[in-house]
Amino acid sequence: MIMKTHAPKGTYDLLPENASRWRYLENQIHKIFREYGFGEVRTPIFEHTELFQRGIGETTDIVEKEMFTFSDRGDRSITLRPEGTASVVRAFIEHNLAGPGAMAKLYYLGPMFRCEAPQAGRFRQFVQFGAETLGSNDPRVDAEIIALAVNFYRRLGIDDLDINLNSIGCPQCRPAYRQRLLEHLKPRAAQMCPNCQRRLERNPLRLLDCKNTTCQQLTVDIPLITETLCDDCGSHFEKLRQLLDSTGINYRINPRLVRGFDYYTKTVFEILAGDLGAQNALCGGGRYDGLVEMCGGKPTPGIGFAAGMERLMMVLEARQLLPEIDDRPHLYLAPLGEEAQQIIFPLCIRLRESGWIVETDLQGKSLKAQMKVADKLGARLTGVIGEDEYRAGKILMRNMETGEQELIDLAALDEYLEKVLRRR
RNA sequence: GUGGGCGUAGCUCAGCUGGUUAGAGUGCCAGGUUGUGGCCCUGGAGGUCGUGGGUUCGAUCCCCAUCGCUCACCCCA
Repeated sequence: MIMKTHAPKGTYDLLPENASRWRYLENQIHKIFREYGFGEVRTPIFEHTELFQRGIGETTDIVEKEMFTFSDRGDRSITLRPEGTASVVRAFIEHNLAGPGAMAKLYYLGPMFRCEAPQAGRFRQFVQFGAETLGSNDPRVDAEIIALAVNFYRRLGIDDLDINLNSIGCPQCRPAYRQRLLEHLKPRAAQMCPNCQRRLERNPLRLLDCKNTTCQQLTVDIPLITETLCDDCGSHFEKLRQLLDSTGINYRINPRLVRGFDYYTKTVFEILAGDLGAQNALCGGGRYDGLVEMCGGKPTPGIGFAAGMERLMMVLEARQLLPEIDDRPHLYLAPLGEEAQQIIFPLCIRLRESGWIVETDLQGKSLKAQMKVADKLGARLTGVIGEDEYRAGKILMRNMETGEQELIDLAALDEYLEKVLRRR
């Protein structure tokens, strides 16, 4: 039996260099959610399978074939979460956050799991962040969520966002639209791609965003959902558009935008970035006024979005929008010999405790080799203690940039560091 | 699930129509001053050529299978 020495398909290791970039992004995420008044929730990474079956929809691709599902020892069916909304809604119901007139603004950030074929920007374990606003059907809530997402990407320097907006109606008006759509499309079924033929009965709305060119041509003259919304949905959509206009967000109405989960009502949106390749959606979301009730809570309107971290990272990398993160040591301490090591080890620990980034040799390397390491690490200063310095109670400080050296009293080291360095 | 591309050193890749001990760059280690980095020079370590089979006097190279990675379809963040 040979150990497998590679991470499972569709997973990856984040190594120190990249992990610090992730930390930067995570900080930006926490920051904007705080500013917009969202509180963080951390739900379990696995849930009862039933939650996703009911929440996301039995007939969605995710539930049908992409979930990591297994039985625990008590023979309960457990599933690694494939998305975040269902868990947040579950927690919202479980902790009774839906008091009369109460609203909850929640966000999450963490790994999700879907067992699909990995490719660029798509993994089996991937990180999503997202937000959910529960308890208000006011279009201002929709606009707030969209503005938050848009401004987040803008802040990071992505300024050519393609913001797609649509309304897919509600249980009042969608069935009628669905019917009209069927009437138009059924006679043309023979010309459709096999996929769309299958979808025709089950979810005809999905035909609208088929990428097959002949399918697209078949639907050029179909009635648009935005023209058949009921009064409630229509005015909701109209108000949302006014609100977005008032905040200077330049979206575009895309009547073909439909989404993969069953729970959406009214508003749906997607934010795309051009240079992402096939997986070009940075985030997507929408309103789900029936979901809380479907999951066993009191009827509560809600809206949210989910965003992919890996994809965002790809865009930021490609456009060089990630800041240089300076983790270089302020000081490298180079001991020569046993006695110097005994001085330097506690010194190193003490200086770190006062806020300096300090590195030292732990292998007993030669001075030459230690200088090399200090250089490679990018240390600003290197402090050498050999036999001479040890006897004299001194330390030889070398400026790695200029090469200048000066011998100072060990007792005056703190003062010296304060003078020539600045903490990061 | 379907289709394309690719598996040679830690990393990025050469390896001409199959021919001796498989190479380069980079990284790593050591040396070129007795206690001093970057540039330069020298040396060294490191490879079951993804795996298994086949063809052949002989396979990293050709054929088959298999595994892995990757891109795309589908779907999605």
